[in-house]
Amino acid sequence: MAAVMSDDEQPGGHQSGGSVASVRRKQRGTRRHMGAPTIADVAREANCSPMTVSRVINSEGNVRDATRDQVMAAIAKLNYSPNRAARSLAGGEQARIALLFDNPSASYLSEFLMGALEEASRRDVQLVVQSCDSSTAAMVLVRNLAEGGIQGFILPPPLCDDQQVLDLVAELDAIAVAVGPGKAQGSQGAVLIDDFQAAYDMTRHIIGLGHERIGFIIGNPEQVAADRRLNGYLAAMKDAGLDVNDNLIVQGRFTYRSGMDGAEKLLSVTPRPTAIFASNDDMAAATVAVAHRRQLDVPNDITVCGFDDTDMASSIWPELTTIRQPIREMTAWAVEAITRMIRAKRRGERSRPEQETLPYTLVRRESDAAPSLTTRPTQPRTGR
Amino acid sequence: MAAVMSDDEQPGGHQSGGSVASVRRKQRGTRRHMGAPTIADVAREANCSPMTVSRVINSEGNVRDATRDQVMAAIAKLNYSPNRAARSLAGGEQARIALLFDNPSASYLSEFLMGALEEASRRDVQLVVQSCDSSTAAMVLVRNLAEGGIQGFILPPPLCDDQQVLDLVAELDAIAVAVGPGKAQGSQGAVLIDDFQAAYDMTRHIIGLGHERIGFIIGNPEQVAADRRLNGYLAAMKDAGLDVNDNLIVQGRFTYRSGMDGAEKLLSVTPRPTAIFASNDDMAAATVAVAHRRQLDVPNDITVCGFDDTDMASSIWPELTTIRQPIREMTAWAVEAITRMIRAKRRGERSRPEQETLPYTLVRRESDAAPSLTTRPTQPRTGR
DNA sequence: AGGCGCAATGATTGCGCTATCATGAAGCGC
DNA sequence: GCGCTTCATGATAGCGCAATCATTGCGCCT
Repeated sequence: MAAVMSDDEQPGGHQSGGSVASVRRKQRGTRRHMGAPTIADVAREANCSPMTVSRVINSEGNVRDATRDQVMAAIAKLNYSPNRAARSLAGGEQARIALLFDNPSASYLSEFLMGALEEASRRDVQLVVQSCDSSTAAMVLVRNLAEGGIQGFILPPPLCDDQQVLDLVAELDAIAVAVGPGKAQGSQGAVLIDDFQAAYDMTRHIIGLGHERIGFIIGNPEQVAADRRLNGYLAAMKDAGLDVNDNLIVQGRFTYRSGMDGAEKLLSVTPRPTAIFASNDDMAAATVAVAHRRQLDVPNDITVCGFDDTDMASSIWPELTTIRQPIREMTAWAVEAITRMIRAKRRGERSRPEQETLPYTLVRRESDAAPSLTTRPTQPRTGR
Repeated sequence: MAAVMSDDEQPGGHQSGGSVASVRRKQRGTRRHMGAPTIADVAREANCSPMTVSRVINSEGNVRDATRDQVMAAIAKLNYSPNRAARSLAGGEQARIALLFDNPSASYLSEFLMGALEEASRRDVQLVVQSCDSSTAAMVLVRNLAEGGIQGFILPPPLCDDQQVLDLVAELDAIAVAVGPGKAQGSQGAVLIDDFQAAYDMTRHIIGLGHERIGFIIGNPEQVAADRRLNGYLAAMKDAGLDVNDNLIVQGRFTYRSGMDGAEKLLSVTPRPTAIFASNDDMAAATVAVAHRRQLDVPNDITVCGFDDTDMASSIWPELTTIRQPIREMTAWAVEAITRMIRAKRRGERSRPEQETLPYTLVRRESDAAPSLTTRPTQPRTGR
């Protein structure tokens, strides 16, 4: 280390003085403020060239994992963040991408935005956030934006399941990345979780608690993910050898209000289900509310589980057992991927779209429990 | 003219090839797009050095009128406009500010970020967004960031009410702007809404509906804003000539859970309050839940109002009547103010901190109504 | 073994602009 | 007229980063 330092100690060189941050740019001599850490500082810290750091930052390929990690560590240590001005100066142009949303669940949205905005600012891409309330509105918007120089679109559900929109984006020679689509289309980028498996796992979890009559509230039929969750539920029920009672499956639309309606229906069924699995947290929260209104304790009288782990899940009481989608990471990934694709495209490369499946986790909180004896099926459970 | 051209025609110089714009950068060889005209183009056209052009652009002194006119003409002719990125790069201008947050409410945050990021990109300042989960973590972060060259901090609640953090920022010779602090400290910038007046207005609104027994749930005592809201409530009650019953004021902590506890207490008071005003939306939502559990209809049996207009307010049912804080505008203002202050400081000016109060609005939704006859005070209301 | 091909990394250059200093040309008092 | 200060201008050197190309090292094929 010391050797390295003394090696480039000649004045007039490109280096700074010491290895400690506070000594940085000790006497840069000629010019200006000793300000933020630069890419060179990171490079020194990570023991590589600035160019390699740049590659890491821009998530280009051809960097060994070990190197990448070192660089990442250095970045974290120095609290480095790239200088926007220099970047757009050197790079030619700033990437501009739009984030369209048409999503009823506000809490989902906020997570979503967080991930995107944070990553966007980190990567110095310009993010245009636009809400649009219908598929046709989306069409107009996409066209306008693309003509206004937007090179890529990030599409959350349900937009990402809208073939029309997708086609239009492709036609306009822009790039689309879907976040959490029901199904990865071949033609565009996508980040998703395995909705089927997650719903399967959650259902197994509930079954494992001892429940047999498990209600399910389906999500918005326009979103393919809703189907997959339903299928996961069905498969788990089937695998456990449990009856799937059609009365215990009701349609919702991912909104709180629709969750209330669904829960009302489910809780009116006799015998009452001992657990309800809602396709998202908003509906689960609504279910808790309805249960409470009916003087049912959650989880002692009824187990309620959600999906998504939006912040509503942990801001109500009891806090929801739910599936945590790493929404933030997903959006961040989307931003990263889309900028990478835009850059690649600018360089004339023809990269086919990237896709990624991120891991979910089942977050166990306070809204689930074994069924109470009184509400238990008359016939004692036998299986597993 | 020709002489000038040939003068700097040696290779390795700084110049480009021809004098005509279309020939610009004829064979700069190595790099990139022939884009907009540069300062060098203007200089050539105006027959002077780039430096002089720069001076004209920045309206510095010491340029002869004749020269200035020539440059102006050249600028007009070429339709030149300076490149912002290059400018801030060279000028070392770029202000760097950090946005720390430690806020449980994701919806608040996304609004917050949106405002900040948008304004930051508009003003070409660099924003570093950092989450920190405790006051001590904040201390470390602030120190690191400041040493990393961050000149200013934007602090949302509750960080902005943390005197330790504030002191540290001051000590590190950085600038802090608080967004929505309870109270503007003399020593730093701040944007806020008039919490007192807003709570006052909301209380008046409820009173105007015909309520007299109005419960109040106080917020987190660590946030000064909580006090001011309480005071607004008290003042409005007093001005309306209504009794303030101590039983109808309970302590909360801005969390859903604390809202439930508060609501339980309030709804156990006899005679029961006909309205509850919670200091934020989370607690209001909890109040709605508790009311429902007690078979009380909102708003017909009881009015519930919140504060903040976070997205929980509109994602539960019934949607909450609440006070909307213009969070986005507030953050945008914060970014603007902080850059102004940083610039001033860089020039050695000692401007005292700026403060601004932005207007809030009372958003009326579905959780308020006139008190029903059965729960009305026995004695008919008389006053206004 | 020799050489080919490719992946990983480094060196160099320049994006467009301004800070800094150098230079030349006036002005000015004695 | 000589040194001196002013003003007007130019030359030079980066700002922090990424494009480009050069170099290194490594596996693999013949």
